[in-house]
Amino acid sequence: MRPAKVTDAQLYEDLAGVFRRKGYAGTSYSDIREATGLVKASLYHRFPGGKDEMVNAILRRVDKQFVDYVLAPALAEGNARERAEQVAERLEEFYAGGKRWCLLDTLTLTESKETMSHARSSMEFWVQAFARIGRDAGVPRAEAKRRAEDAVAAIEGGLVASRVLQNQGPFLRMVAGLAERLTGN
Amino acid sequence: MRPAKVTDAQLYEDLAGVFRRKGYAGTSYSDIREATGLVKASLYHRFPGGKDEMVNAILRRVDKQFVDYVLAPALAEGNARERAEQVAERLEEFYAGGKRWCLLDTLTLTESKETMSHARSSMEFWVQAFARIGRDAGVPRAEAKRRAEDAVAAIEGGLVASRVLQNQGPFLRMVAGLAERLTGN
DNA sequence: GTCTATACGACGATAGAC
DNA sequence: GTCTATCGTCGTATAGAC
Repeated sequence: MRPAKVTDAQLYEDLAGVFRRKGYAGTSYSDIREATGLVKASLYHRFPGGKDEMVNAILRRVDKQFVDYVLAPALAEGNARERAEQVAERLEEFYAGGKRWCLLDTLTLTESKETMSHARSSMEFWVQAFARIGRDAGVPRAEAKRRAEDAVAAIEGGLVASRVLQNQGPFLRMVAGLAERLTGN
Repeated sequence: MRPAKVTDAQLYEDLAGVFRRKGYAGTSYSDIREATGLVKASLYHRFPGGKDEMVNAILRRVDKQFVDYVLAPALAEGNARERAEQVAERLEEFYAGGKRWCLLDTLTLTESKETMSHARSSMEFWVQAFARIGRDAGVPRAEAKRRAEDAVAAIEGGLVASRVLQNQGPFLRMVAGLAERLTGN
């Protein structure tokens, strides 16, 4: 078999980039060609299921990166507040300071059960990770869960507001307030 | 000229509904036909510019409803806290308790300058209206502006989280906390 | 104002050569 | 693994009858 023109890592990165910006329906094979350098037929070779399969693969991969890197401090041991601050730092980096949208937002304008259910699982895991920080900081279980959901919503909302207002402020402030929101009294 | 099969009000409502759920690229003429009962050619008669023109018309109309109804208390006179509570009530109604997405989110996965600039203006006006409540409650100008942006982001984030988690809780809590966020110490 | 009919291009998808 | 070529379908858009 021929050497791949584009490595898996690079391909997934490019695919995630274009679907993040344009959403599922808004991303055509021309767009994907521009983003990856591969023509349709080559993409069908790697993803026989077409765009659906690409999106599922992207979600799996980005989800793993998010958990393994951004959420890692939340799942580790140690001082809750410090862990929260570290997650906040990594969130800012992951979303490029608010210039990169969230796939869980841009890919859920769909009726695909598979995509919706994957997105939901991902966000639920995210919430659980945040809730763990709260509990470790002494926040009662139910309250920690609520705060975690609100914190995730705040991040997502910061991204939407920053996109629409074309101003990174909202997202950056949401990130800056994360630790206090999760662990404060 | 023939009587319209569908009134303007009904047509706009249906169009807004389908674009809200599916976004710009995800909305086909078949979808629109299903939603409105009008075939493509009839739609082109009312909107010679096609989907672009529909979206712009929808944004103008929904924006007006939002300002005239939801934001009205924010722009009125009277007790700031009470006005904030009233806006919160209307927000909950407007977004159907979190079951209806926001056009400013679902339509901004586009490269259309016109749509983006309209969405931006709408959200900026929304922020200004919220900031007015804060100032009327004695919050310093810059702080009121910041709180207003964060409140708008919180609402948008609540909608995204509620959509992805399939749970209205996040949106409803964001609405419930609005008045305190805008006017509290 | 709404419809049927029609043209065209773009898109998703596949076959087969290298 | 990647490409060119090709096919059918669907979204976009218009013409013309009622």
